[in-house]
Amino acid sequence: MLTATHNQILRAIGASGPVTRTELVARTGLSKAAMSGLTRELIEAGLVHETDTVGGQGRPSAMLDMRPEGAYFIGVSMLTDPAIVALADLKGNIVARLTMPRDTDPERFAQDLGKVVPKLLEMVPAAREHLNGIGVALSGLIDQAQETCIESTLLGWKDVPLARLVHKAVGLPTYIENDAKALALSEKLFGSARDMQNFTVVSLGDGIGCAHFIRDQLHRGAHGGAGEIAHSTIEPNGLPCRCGKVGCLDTIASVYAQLALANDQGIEAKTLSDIETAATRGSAQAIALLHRAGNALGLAIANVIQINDPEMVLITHQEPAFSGLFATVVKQAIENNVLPRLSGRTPIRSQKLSDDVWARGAAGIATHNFLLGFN
Amino acid sequence: MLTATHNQILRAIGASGPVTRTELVARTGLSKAAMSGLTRELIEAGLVHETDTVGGQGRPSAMLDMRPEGAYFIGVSMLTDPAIVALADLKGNIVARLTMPRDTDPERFAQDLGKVVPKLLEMVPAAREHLNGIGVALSGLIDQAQETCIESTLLGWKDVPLARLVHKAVGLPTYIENDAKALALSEKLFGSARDMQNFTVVSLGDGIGCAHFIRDQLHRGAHGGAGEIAHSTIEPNGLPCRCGKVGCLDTIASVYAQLALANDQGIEAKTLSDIETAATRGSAQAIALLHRAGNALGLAIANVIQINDPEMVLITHQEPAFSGLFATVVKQAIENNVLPRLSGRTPIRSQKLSDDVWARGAAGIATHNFLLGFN
DNA sequence: ACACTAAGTACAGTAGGTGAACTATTCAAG
DNA sequence: CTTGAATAGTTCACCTACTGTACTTAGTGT
Repeated sequence: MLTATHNQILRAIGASGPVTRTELVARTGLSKAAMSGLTRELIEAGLVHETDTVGGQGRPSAMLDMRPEGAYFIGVSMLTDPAIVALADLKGNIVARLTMPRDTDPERFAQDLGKVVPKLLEMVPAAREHLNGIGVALSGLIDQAQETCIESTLLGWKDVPLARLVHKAVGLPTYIENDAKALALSEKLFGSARDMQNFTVVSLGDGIGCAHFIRDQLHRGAHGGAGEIAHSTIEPNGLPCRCGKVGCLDTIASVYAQLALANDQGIEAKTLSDIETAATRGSAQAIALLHRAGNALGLAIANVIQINDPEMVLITHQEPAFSGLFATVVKQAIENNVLPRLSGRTPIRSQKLSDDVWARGAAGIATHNFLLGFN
Repeated sequence: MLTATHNQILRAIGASGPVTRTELVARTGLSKAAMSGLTRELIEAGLVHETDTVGGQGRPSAMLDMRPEGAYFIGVSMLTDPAIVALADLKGNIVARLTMPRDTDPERFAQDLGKVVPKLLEMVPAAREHLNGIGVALSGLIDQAQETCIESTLLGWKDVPLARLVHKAVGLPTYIENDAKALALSEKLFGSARDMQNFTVVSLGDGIGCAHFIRDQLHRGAHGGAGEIAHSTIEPNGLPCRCGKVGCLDTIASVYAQLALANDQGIEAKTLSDIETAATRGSAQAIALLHRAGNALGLAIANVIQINDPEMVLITHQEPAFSGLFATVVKQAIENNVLPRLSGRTPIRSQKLSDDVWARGAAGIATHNFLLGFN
């Protein structure tokens, strides 16, 4: 069994890639003696291994890193139909994946999952005895305990205790999480925000999601609603939104909205690139549309920066690259709407979402809880 | 000397008013045995005392509470000229206060403070041996270490290591903090947010300030800029702001801006109440102005709620009451701009600022660090 | 070959907790 | 008024997880 200190060390290794014991001593504030014993135990448990030795003067130091095969987690993405069920190792590599129908009846879905998981384990038998948890990512509001879906418009759920149902069917520690928050977790654990304590992820897709890491933990908010920028008001007299309000960011800048607006104006577009192409060819409507959308997203991100002052903002996107007019306008709008003395100090990064990101993020929910010692 | 556990218990007592040992056991997760010994030590140290005993069936329980005379802190408010220097006890009562010129030369100010502090202590001699720290509240950006003022427009400062200077002159642990954050601290330690882990304070005064408590700690942000909603863009094509941007909340809804806008339009107003009175008498301009300001502030607060989903938002004000047209519009605007499924779930409270609040908040900076064990 | 440097380990000692049995102080029933 | 049940708080032996110090290990520089 792992103690809180074991977990602390695991998190430090996870955050700082391969590290020496001496570096871990500095980071955690533990003594060399304690570190020696605790790392040995982690190595014996198969969670950590020495990858390399680097030498300067004196005895060379051994680099410690997570051992991928040390623990496995199952990630379920309910963002698509069919849902994706993936088996990920401790470093977030997806070693097996299956799909299953996204039954919106929670009981049946949990039952189905109970049948799919064994199939997944057959594909990687070694994972069976190191399986440590299961995470489910879905769109909607999730409670603090990561147990109940308070509300999901997409799935038509209200107060569904999905984690309990899945736990009963699969028999593993189960945690559920909002999609944007799962994505942030994935970036924190495996991606470009590994060594950051405070950052924000904005996911640009059919909808717009957003999640914050604050002091090394996901910030859920009092009702699981932290990060719901998709429905912050950008145009006080704008278009009605399916949420019931008016002028939400979602009605202007989501990929879905942009495409709908484009097609309304006679620009044939199936992806954002199509609108960009039209703009490059001189379509005034396309240019105006991209400006409007970019300004909206930029303003919303500027608000996040002003309110939370993160170390970094990561914009994730589906298109091959975050470039072109839209990206330029977004960045410009952020710059223009952030306090001059703060602007430019907050790096804005962008990253294409790979196909596996959601499933990896879902597995990351379980990984995160494992590293926090919740099991 | 206090251990981390002592401090944890002190914080729990501070947050939950008079509490029984048994309740503390439940809150902290410590054993009865540990609690027994640790509370005795806190009582012996004079930091805690038994106030009352309440009985049901069984042995009556003793209520533990902070002992005001157990520790004293000095709070310096640089928000006014002259600056206010106050001596506060562990419960935030101000037991002595003096004023001193607000010299904007940091060295000289620290020197002056070095002379004022002994005078303050003469007024309450008992405080001398229990003095535990000094906090300075000022408007501007403060670094994470609460040591350096990164920038203050009001004082004309840039990268001023004020805490070091004051520490040298006064010889006490010194922390500096932004005014809005000090106010939030004051509410957390002594006010209406004692038992909350996540809340936001919005201070409406000549300027507009804002600060967040997240997971029981002040959220400063990567550059000390968390909460700077005064300069979030509300009207993309609005008035120029002294910050260099355009359409900032500050140019519409701060008391200063409202009064300036009113007088520009021929409404003679020295306080917000004067504008309210004009509105009551049917002045279309006054009504429009209050609507505009209220909508702006409401939208900004709605953004905070959507982004951080706090347990509560506290609006502090200078006027005798937060009522009238402006308050109504603010509340309505919050309601209108927050996701319907979240709105109404976030209590909006308001509170009049007393005269001592800033000095108490400044002292609270030191109290907070004392309770965190930083000294 | 030798000193020097830095990484990592062994081991006794210790601080800060736990669990179980105890005492203290009340209410309620007979 | 006694007795028992209920709850609060204390005592004490024990244990765990850490620290400090002295050591070993494994390289570099001369």
